[in-house]
Amino acid sequence: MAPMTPSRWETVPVEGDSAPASAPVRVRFAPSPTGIFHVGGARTALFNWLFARHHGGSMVLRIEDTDAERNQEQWTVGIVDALRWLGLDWDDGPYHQSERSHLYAEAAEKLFADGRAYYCDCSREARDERTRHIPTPGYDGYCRDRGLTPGEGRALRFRTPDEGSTTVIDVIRGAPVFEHHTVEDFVILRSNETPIFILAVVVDDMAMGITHVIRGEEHLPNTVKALLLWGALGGGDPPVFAHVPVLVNQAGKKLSKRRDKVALEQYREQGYLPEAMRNYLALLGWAPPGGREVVSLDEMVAAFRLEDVNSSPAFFDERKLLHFNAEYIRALSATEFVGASGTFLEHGSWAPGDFDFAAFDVLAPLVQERVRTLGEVPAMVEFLFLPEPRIDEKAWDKRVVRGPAAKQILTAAREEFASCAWTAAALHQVTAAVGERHQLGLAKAQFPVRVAVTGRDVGPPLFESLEVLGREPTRERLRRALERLEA
RNA sequence: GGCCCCAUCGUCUAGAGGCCGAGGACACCACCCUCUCAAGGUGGAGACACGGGUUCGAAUCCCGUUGGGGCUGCCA
Repeated sequence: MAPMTPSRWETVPVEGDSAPASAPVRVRFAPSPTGIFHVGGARTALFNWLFARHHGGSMVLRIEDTDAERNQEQWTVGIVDALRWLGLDWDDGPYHQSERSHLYAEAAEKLFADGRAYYCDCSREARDERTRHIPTPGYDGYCRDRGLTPGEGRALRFRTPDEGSTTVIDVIRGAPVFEHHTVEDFVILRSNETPIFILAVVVDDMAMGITHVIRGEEHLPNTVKALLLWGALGGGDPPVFAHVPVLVNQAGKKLSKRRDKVALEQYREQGYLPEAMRNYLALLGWAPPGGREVVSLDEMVAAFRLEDVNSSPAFFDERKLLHFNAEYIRALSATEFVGASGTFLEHGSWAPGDFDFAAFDVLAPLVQERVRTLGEVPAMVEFLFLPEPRIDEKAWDKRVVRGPAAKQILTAAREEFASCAWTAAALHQVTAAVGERHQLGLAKAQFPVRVAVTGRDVGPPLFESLEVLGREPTRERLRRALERLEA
């Protein structure tokens, strides 16, 4: 079958052995709780969600925890938390495959009874030994006709056809064909009687009426096995597949929990906004029409089409994410920004009781347009709440020790600041005047004051900062800076 | 090794045979604005992997090559 064209997809019932297009869309997000929830999983969840919402369909959340040894409850909690954080809800579930064992056992029994599966007691070593010199590796079918019955140390294998081929109908990839002779007799039940995920997935997708399977590209080779099982179990029309491209690191390798920074939780803790993450994730393999990249959830839902998803791997670029985050932070209302900063302010370097909400409130809008993550907020305002500013030695050396007329400016500013009006405008004017006396523009003249008072040479606008800090604290810091200069 | 997938600026992408001497975004560079830093504005550099076909015409279709990736578990 030829790849589906968009027009056919939109208007004509899907033909052949695929689910009828008239059936309401029903997708599932089926993560495995074997570790931290990462950006790749989040992107898959997003695409499922967008597709379901676009078509007014439903999404099932299914936890694929058939491997008891690798699954932990904490990871499931992490998945659910992360989805909620991203604002992705589901209509059904979460189901746990670990609680549905009887369904898989039933299916396995049927396959065995029908002669479609057989028990095998080959060890990995024995099988490797036999197949070492065979060009096409995989299980060699040694136990196919040994007539083994269930028992200790015996796994159940599905007997794959020797002839023919299976075509996977994939909205993103067209119609890859897999020759059956290249598909080994794969295990569907472990010797401890628990199912392998391929069996569980097929049984569940069937039982849950899944119409579209949207998952990572790494599952494409498994799909032929799933389709074979689907047929053997008499499942009728299989779902339509969409294998989304993998997310890769700088080296072009699939994102790995071990070597790459992929934990959603980590981004959250650094002060990334869920809206920014969601928007950025949507752009990995998909692009909204019209060339606009910063788009609302509603716009994404309206525009999302599975067949527009790219087929090539996408690099997860943290720098672009950072840019999106900054945009989303700036788009917050002042109140929202203050609220969102809350938890990050709790981890400031100041003493717990020294935080002044009113002071932060005044400076917040100026900080808002200067940070790229909420995690950067505390460092921008800590000078307000610390008894003494934390001095950045590099800035001190460059702008005070070696800065032009620094000592004179600090001295004069301290004097002028004693009596001038304590408003940003007045401080601005006074500082400019002091600079002029030394043939310095305000850009240069403000540096010694900025470093003396805030400890750094970058930060929110200086005069607003001084106004909030107050006259005496400011003058005291200027005095200490002069002292420090002498020392 | 085998099977499968993929291939447009450094990165994410637009691109459905003529609208493409390839557009946007991030990053980068320069200038402007500016109390620092950001933001914003203007400009710049930067890509159709290669080779064959098909066609009046190919980034777009076909084949091959090369390169990259995924899978190849009694993991998912």
